Amino acid sequence: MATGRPREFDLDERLDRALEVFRRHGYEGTALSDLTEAMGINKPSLYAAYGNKAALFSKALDRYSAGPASYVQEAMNAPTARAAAETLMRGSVDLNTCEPRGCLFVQGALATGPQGDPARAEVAARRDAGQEALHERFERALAEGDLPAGTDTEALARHIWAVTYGLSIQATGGATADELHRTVDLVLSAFPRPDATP
Amino acid sequence: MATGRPREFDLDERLDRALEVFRRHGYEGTALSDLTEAMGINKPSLYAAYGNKAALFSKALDRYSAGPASYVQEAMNAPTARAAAETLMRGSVDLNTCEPRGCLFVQGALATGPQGDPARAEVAARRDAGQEALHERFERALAEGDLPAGTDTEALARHIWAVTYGLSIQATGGATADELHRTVDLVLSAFPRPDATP
DNA sequence: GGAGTACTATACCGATCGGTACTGATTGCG
DNA sequence: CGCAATCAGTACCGATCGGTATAGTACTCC
Repeated sequence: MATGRPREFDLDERLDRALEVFRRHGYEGTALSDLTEAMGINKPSLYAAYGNKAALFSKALDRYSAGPASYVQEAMNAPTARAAAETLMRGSVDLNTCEPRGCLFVQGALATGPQGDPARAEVAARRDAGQEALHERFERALAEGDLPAGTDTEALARHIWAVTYGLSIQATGGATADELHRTVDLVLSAFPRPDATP
Repeated sequence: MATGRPREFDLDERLDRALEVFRRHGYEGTALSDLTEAMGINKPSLYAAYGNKAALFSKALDRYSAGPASYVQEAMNAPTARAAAETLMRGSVDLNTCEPRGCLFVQGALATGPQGDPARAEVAARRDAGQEALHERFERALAEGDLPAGTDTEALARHIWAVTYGLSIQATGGATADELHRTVDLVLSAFPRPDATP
């Protein structure tokens, strides 16, 4: 089995460029020609290297999770429930108030036509996974006494994520990092505190 | 000036059908053929009656504001800041957990390609207007002693709207009304209470 | 009832969509 | 050096996009 001519570009580096385009215009708003232009490769190279548009989007989501959005995983490993919530929200603000603005998990494919369905399903599944991960993190905190007994951890996780999504939407609308951090301050000031006496 | 043959359909009733399609698939995800099929009219009739796709979307936004999303205005007229926040969030949950799910102001056109730019700008402007309206409502509440002195009303308005947006996104992902209302409970339990003593 | 108007419906417009053959150059391996 | 495989580039595919011209029909007014 001969090896043949090697690829002349770096897969991940070009994937980063695709990621930026997807973040700016969403899955449906991005044309193949936008991608090939930004990535500096031709369509056949794109198909050979990544599959098709949907597969490229999926790979971009992976890269996004591991790179710009790695604060999500970081949050799950934070020492306290409060720190997890703060890491998540601050990370979202910092990420989404720089160009390209907006969270790929939210605006990548929120409502689509039929041909955007796979992309939409995929981002929805990833949002669900994030919700579940935070829920479990809060459940652990509850068991550790890091959250007051009786806390509705599912509703709390949903709240934190709802704020995180909402902040990213506001960021795309032009809100500044300072404005959004003040909102995070407000949310954190109301975050349930562990029971004083065990 | 002769009147000519009258229109055979009701403008607003067909606009409601267009609104439903836009809510399901967003501006870019909706094709003209989807619209004409759902509305039961032909393309030339659509153009004569509403202008073009962007104008139809704009009219659908108006109708959405005045109809399904009228709870937003209702919230601004609520007697207290807390009631305003509750009306907004509960209204969002109730609206977005029924088919078609999702808020048109959010998922109608969040990230788009070039030809979706006008629609995107329009929903962004309407979100901004909502933010400003709630901010002013909270400012009034502050002046009336309905919110504690020193409250960051802008951050509070941003928080409530962020939650509202986030809830609509979670609703499109399949969250139930009950789950989301529990989240609203949580947010309301942390809502600032008026100073006990004036 | 005739004139004029605005309707409906079909067919069509150029442009662009996602995706693919085809071509010729370039590389690694035997 | 020759073989085989993959590369980059162009041209092209059918389908669909938003939008419109054309044609035929149903209505109101005088």
